[in-house]
Amino acid sequence: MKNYQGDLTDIVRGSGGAVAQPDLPVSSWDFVSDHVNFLPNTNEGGYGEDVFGDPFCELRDPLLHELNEASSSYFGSPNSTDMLSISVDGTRGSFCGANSGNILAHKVFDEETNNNPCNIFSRIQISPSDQTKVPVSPCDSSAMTDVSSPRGFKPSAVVSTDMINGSSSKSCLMEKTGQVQISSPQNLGIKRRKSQAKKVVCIPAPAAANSKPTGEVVPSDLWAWRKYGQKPIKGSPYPRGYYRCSSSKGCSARKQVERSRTDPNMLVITYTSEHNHPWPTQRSALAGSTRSQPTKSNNTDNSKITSPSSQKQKIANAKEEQKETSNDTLSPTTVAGTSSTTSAPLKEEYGDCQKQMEMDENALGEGFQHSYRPTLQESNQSEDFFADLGEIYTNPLDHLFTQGFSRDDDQKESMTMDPFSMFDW
DNA sequence: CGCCTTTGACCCGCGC
DNA sequence: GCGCGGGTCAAAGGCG
Repeated sequence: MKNYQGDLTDIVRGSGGAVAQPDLPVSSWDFVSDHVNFLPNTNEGGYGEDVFGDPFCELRDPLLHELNEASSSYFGSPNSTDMLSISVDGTRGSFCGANSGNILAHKVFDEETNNNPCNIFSRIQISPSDQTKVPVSPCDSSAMTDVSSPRGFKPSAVVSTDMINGSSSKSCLMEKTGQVQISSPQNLGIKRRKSQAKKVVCIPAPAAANSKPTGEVVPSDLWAWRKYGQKPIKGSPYPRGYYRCSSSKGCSARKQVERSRTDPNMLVITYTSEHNHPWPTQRSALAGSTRSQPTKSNNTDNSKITSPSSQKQKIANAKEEQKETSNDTLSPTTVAGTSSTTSAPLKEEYGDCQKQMEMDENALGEGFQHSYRPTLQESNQSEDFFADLGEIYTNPLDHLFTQGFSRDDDQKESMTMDPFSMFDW
């Protein structure tokens, strides 16, 4: 199926990450609310997992803070914790810039509210149904409905299936109208397996930014996904890819990835079922999960910055990593247990990140470019930066866990040192 | 060799 | 009951 724009394969590699939580009750993510919540992570206690098994759901977006500051000039308010309220079908939702994740969403909301949204990446979370209004905070573990990234970067938005499958006019509404509309029960698409709990995430597609000729790229998660089907979707120019978790045999977790029909820049990921296995902490667990693309222009970057002493190993590791990173959007910390690989992949991902950012910048205009770039584009700085990261993160995952589960100033500090973690969904 | 993607066929739920 | 359309299966082939 190549008649479609973009290869969903590309999209999926990593698209899932935002959500994967094994241990939570299905019901927790199946219910609905038309509430859009962008609350800051207020869960002081610990990091809960959301239904899809995302232990990082409670993590704060590390880079967001920096981006926030960096881009404050553009967004007007450096205050990452500013709350933005928007009208959602008559209900009100709140956005928290600190945890926001979607530049697009953010953009829209920003425009809509004419306010200071806080962060480049806004997050929208909408429950699948509009019947019950349950405030759900992406950061609120109690809500358990939030979708977040293993890296602490939460998907830009969690939306009702309607946004995906509903009339085109409704898809990713927040992108267009600035309002989030709750889908009507009849909205289709994934109405099929009604018995299954579904979680829908709308994220900005890393799109053409890094990619393959056809392609798009998508952030990845720690779960290994195997594509088992792809179908053209009626009314949508884009096909929908079907993936199941391959991290563990017998895992029933599945996800569907498709582009928003209204905004190709947005990816809609629908998760169904839960992972029945622990979070994969070793890369090996993901072996084969993401096949490397033949190419990867960015690879050159790796060699450039890799120190001679470790270059060989890094190359090997990078090779391994490319599987993940080449298609994924940016996630240095994705590599668990491969400390030596950190810097190289980081660089690569850094490139990807830049690309994505550039893409996003284009969407936002000059203002953002100017405000944001300086933080990432100083090559010299970045090299040192990543070199440091290589030493810092012996095991990115461990780091995340430790960081993630102990919220203190140190954590925040460390987290901010891993600016790209937010891109690893 | 194992795992992946691709892709046509088949299955099944839903609306008419 | 029929047709449509979404979701899954499974064979074939590719890649590391």
